[in-house]
Amino acid sequence: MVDSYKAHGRHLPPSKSTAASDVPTRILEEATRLFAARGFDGTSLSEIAGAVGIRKPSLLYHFPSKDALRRSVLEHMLSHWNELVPRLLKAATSGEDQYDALLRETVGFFTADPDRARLLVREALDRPDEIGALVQRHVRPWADVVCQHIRKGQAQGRVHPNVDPEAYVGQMINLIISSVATYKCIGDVAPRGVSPDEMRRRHILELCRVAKSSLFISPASATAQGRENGRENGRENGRENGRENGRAAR
Amino acid sequence: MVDSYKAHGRHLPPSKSTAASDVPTRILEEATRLFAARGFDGTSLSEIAGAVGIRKPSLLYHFPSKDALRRSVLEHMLSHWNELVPRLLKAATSGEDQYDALLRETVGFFTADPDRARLLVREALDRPDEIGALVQRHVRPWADVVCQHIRKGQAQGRVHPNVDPEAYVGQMINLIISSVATYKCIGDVAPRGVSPDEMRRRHILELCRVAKSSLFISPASATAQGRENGRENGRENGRENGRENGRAAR
DNA sequence: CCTACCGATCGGTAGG
DNA sequence: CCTACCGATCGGTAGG
Repeated sequence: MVDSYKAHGRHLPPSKSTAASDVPTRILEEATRLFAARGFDGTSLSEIAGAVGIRKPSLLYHFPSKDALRRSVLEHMLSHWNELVPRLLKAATSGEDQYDALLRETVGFFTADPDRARLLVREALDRPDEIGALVQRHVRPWADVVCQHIRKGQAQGRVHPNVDPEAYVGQMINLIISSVATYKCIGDVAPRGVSPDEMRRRHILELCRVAKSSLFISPASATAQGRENGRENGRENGRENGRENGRAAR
Repeated sequence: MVDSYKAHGRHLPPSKSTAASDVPTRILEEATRLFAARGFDGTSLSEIAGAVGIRKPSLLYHFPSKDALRRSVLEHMLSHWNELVPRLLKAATSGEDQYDALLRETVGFFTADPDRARLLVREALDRPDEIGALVQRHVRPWADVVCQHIRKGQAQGRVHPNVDPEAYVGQMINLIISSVATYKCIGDVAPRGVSPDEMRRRHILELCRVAKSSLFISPASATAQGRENGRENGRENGRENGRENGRAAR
């Protein structure tokens, strides 16, 4: 169905006109897209090769096996994630405004390319042990930092005393990733004529409100932050994660 | 690999000794389990047939195709869900205790059989349009009722005025389902020696706290509910969803 | 980076 | 409910 053994001359390969990029990178990008959309088992090497404009054996020259390609896709995404971590840690200092920046950075990473969220959720279901180890290595370090700030906030009376820091952080990460991964469906809970894009924006806003409102005692999060509608919150995908936010947190 | 064309005499079929149940029901159960664990594309009809103790063509006698089996699995789960809806609507009257019961009923439905959550998340990723339509039919009606109660609570000053009811309900449903579906991974965010079961219990407790704390203005949710540890919350799977809760909400 | 090809397994059917 | 079998497609290799 995909390995069409004809009509593939050097002219018009199905390239997406994504400018340059070498072949291995193109393979990684198309594999990410297809794994996220159809899953690992639901995607054939021929499909990926076809999307890149080469043939299956050529793909297997760059990546020794399908599973090796899968691991490379994960590593590729993690390298993007690691670029963000320093900024995350900088934003993780206590205070509600700083926490808002931390939330927006994290949400922005996944809304900038929802495939990241879809891929992570799929892998968490398909290979929980592997993703678990990955979470331990790449998420837990700065999650621990956030937990420390939460406990400090509790000692200072700014954070609800009954927050379970580890569980709270785990649930918020879970909420961010899965809401981006499945926003096509949760938007169907209640759109009485609201556009899908508008509903998605409202979901992101509500996510941030829930995260802060359930953390801070301060009534600030319950009044100032909520109904500021026409801001640059609904970040468009395609661009790399936002770096223009975090300043104008309110 | 699975269709072992030998050693399958009437004696010792790989039945799980699950007592009675007719063959179609057994097929549905094993298909649910395998689809949830490995995904639709990652599960072969031979595997399902083997788990039931029959052969692939026999399975295709009961279900005309693999896709028909998938749809039946979804319907089978929805029939269980529909049993719960009346109780849900009864619990959906306003008030924090009633809302706590609603949360526990919903959480209990998925923790009673986490495969339900895993299956839903997988289907939402694989066939978002189909699950979207399903959400519209089976979730939106009572979600609308909950939204009405939230607005009433806002009018009475018991609920945060900046809650976006539709978005809030969508995110809470999303949070419940995905946290049950991926609890094997989010538990790895921060277990410094805590057992996985204990961490799962804390995640469920924190989920309920976040849901209430971000909704109600009342400081009750910020003090009374949090640190009551040794209750019967960590419901074991295998049994049908809980009916012993909802009474002792605090 | 390609053509040609491999064994294995897939969903599904014939026929009883 | 079974055996036997179908064409299609899978991941991967040989060889250039």
